[in-house]
Amino acid sequence: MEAYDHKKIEEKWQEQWEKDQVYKTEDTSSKPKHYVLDMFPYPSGEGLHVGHPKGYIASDIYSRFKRMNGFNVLHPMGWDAFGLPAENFAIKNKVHPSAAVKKNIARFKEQLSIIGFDYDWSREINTTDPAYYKWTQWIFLKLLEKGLAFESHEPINWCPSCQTGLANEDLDGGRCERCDSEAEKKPMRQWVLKITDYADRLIKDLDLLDWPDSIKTAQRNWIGRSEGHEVEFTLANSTKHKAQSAEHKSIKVFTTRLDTIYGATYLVVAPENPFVESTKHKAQNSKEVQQYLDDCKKKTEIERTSVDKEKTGVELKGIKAINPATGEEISVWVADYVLGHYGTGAVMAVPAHDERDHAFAKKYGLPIKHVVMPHLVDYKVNPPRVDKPSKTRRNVHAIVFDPKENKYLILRNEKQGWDTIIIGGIEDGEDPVAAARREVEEESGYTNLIYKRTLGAPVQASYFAKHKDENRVAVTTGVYFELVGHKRVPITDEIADDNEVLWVDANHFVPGTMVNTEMPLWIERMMLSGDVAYTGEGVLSDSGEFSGLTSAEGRETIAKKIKAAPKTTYKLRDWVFSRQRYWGEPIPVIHCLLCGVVPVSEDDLPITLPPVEQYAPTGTGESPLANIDEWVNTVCPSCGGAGKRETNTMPQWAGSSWYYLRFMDPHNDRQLVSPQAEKYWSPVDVYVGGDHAVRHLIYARFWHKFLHDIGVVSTSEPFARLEFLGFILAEDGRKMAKRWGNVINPDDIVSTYGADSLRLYEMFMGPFENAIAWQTKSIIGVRRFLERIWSLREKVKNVETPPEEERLLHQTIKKAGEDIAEFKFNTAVSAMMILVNGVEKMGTISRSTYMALLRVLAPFAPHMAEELWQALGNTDSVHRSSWPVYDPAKLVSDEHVIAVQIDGKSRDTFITKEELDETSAREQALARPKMQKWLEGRTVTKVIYIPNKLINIVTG
RNA sequence: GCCGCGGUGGUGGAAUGGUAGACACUCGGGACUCAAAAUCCCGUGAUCGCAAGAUCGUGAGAGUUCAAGUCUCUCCCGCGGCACCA
Repeated sequence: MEAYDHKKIEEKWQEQWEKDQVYKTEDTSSKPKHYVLDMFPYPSGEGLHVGHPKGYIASDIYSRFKRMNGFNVLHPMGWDAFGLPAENFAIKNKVHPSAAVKKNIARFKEQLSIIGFDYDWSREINTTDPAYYKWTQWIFLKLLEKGLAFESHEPINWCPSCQTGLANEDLDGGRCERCDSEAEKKPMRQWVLKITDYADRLIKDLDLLDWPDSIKTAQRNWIGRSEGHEVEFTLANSTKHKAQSAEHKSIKVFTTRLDTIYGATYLVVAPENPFVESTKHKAQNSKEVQQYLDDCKKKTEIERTSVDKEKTGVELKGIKAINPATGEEISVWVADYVLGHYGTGAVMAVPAHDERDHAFAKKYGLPIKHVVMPHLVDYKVNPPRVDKPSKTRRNVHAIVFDPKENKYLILRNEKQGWDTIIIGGIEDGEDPVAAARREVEEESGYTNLIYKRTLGAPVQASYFAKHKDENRVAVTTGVYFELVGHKRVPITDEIADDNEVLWVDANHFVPGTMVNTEMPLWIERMMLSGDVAYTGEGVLSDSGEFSGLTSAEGRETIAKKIKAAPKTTYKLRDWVFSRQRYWGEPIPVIHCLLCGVVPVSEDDLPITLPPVEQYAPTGTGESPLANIDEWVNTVCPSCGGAGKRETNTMPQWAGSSWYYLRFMDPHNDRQLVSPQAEKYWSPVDVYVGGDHAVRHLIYARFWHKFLHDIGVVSTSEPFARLEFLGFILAEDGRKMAKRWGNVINPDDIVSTYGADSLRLYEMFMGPFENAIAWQTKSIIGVRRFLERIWSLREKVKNVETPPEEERLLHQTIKKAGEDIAEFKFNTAVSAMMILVNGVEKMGTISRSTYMALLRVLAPFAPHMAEELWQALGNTDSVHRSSWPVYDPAKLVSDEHVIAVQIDGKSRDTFITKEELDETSAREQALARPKMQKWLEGRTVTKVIYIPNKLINIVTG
């Protein structure tokens, strides 16, 4: 027999398949459709490394599997080629971007073709093709028409190295994601898309999607929805001034914690807030304020927003606001820890319950007022009982420490069976510290105490006080004393009878040992040197009529009283959509002195990118296109006068935000996609790729929803299911990259081991979503597997399939099919290996088993499967054959191995041919010779029998 | 800090609450060979044992269960996302 020559058969079949158009997708079909899409590549100058095809191999296997199961499959490929990477590559290599892109695409296509994918290349698209970007521009015109694209002069992120504005999504920790330069804030004219209008739908519709949780969570985080209230703080004495229209009379803040408003002791306004500009001259310290504003401007965004940086700010002296809940006058500050672009650009500061406000208040000596108590419920030791009355008490807890002995004072109550620190009630008008002293003296007799500190604000605890047979809601203050002398006064007999006075180590204070519910909190507070903000929810205190309510109740009722409107805020920013660069889709608008911004007529699309000599960025904040007078100067479509073209271009992410639609109808020159094609193919059933967890997947969802709103698409979401892949790492565990010198080229692997081995190896490496390091030496495993299948051809016999072989086959068909559907390719491959190992052991394989095996193998190793398939005499392609069907009745063996356990530990097994009931299984198990030893001196108390699987004998 | 996902042999990994380590790689031994490669066969979690076998074992600790890698809680570690977002 001929040896397995992968080169020969792979080239042969790739050619043949193309000739026979095996993978041509039908535009219309009576079959159900299935749209399988890869995140199309950005053809870089470096070519593909072995990591790139991983997703393509998976989608290829999946699409072939679907085709064999009777679906009309759309599995296309194309190129995303506009944008910075291609342009920077072109500048560096001194070639025109269009030439570079052309060359890179050719290289990518060649590299992909030798892997043997089932793409229908007649549907290939390229985002830089005018016939394609005509429709990208068309979508922009529609966005403009609907008011979702607009010009803005707000400061944006500017990359000084790439010399262009960037969207928030293009930053990574305040740095340009492409070149790692620190981004600056630069005010400039730019085009912005109102993605924030879709924020709510972008979050809500995530629920409709079969996507990994991690990606959904990443998107939710990015959109950052939070529900709260807007509250207006009127300025004190603002009515005294003659009303000027430009003058602010109030400051609006956004808060998610309206329940803490009684603790709002000052306001903070962001430096960018227009309020500051209009009010700063009225501050008594206006010079100082101006100085602060100037200082802020000098800070970079990274400096300003780093969490661990000390907060700075300045008071607007003489300006006071009124807390609408308390009616009190509070001071107003300008500080850059408040962000100008989030919420209303101003906050009510609640230093007792917000860490940032707390740090700021500490630094500037501002008042701290506690208005939310932690609420502890004793669920474990003495849980509140629904059938008992409840009493509210004001308590004090005294923690007494003896520094000489390093011990703490506790009381042990034998009768109740508990240990406690000293507890007592606070009498009306009594100071907690005095109350604590009194209680220590009464209950233990110790009098020589020095007061060290109070352990934070009071806390509320609910528990059942069994000695009083009632529930307690105790509001308790913790007081910490140190013992300075062992002098004791007599205590009453009654108290002495109940409690034993003990000194214990700190390790006695672990949860559970002490009866006090508050104990863990006291320990935590003792360990902290200073006080900290309590940011959790709880029970309101010191909040007028609202005291005693829970945080949630408080928010609701306070909102009603002070008329605070509910408000939802998002972290998501609008999409900065213009780039001051050459290599992108021209934004199709014309600026006219008379008419302003005028959209280009749809009939004039595409506005093609003019060929230029100089495409390097100008650095002036203008695109290089601005220098091409003959392109820029045009006629205003509205008035017929002189007009200038918009010279900014679209970002890299524009073309990829809708490309999946174009594959449905790639050559349509009248429509972006025909309604029929869209209806038939939408949505993408499975989308395969990695990386772009947020950016591309949010932009595309946004555009899709917009296109849905204007009736272009019929579905509300573009990608029904997302299979997110883990990248293949280099052998050294790092990312595969040219600069690390650890890149493995797929061409080399295909040449040495064959495309089928490469495909199989990448799928066998591990779970699809795992990032796993490449190991060239491990490919040998799958290569051997393929060679075994190759050799099996000699063992094919025209016989009836033996039952054992049949069982193995049907198990394999079932397992492989289910696993492909779930993208568990590694276990699908191992199922085939198990079958091959099995039939090898038996020595022969029936013709029908072999044919079925080849059909299961076909999606994974299409070339070898085809070669062997046709060698068996089949004349049509294996890829047009159907997926084999398994018979559930043939999955189970007529022999069962029953595991025998004693007390849950496996001790023996036995084989049975018949279905055993519990009694006979028990008989057989107990009759095993090994069992005698295990059962000696024990009595069987219970037997658990899982039919045909396991028997567990439980002994007493 | 918050959110999400993980932690199983030397390695990649497998395991509807039911005999942990499938399937591979590596390594060791053997066959074939003048020899090597390739291929084939046997072995390969740890400890003890000549062996039969026994004990331990899925990051740590507790819990639920006849039975836990799998479920619950606490903690440790790793990865990813977000992060002065009020």
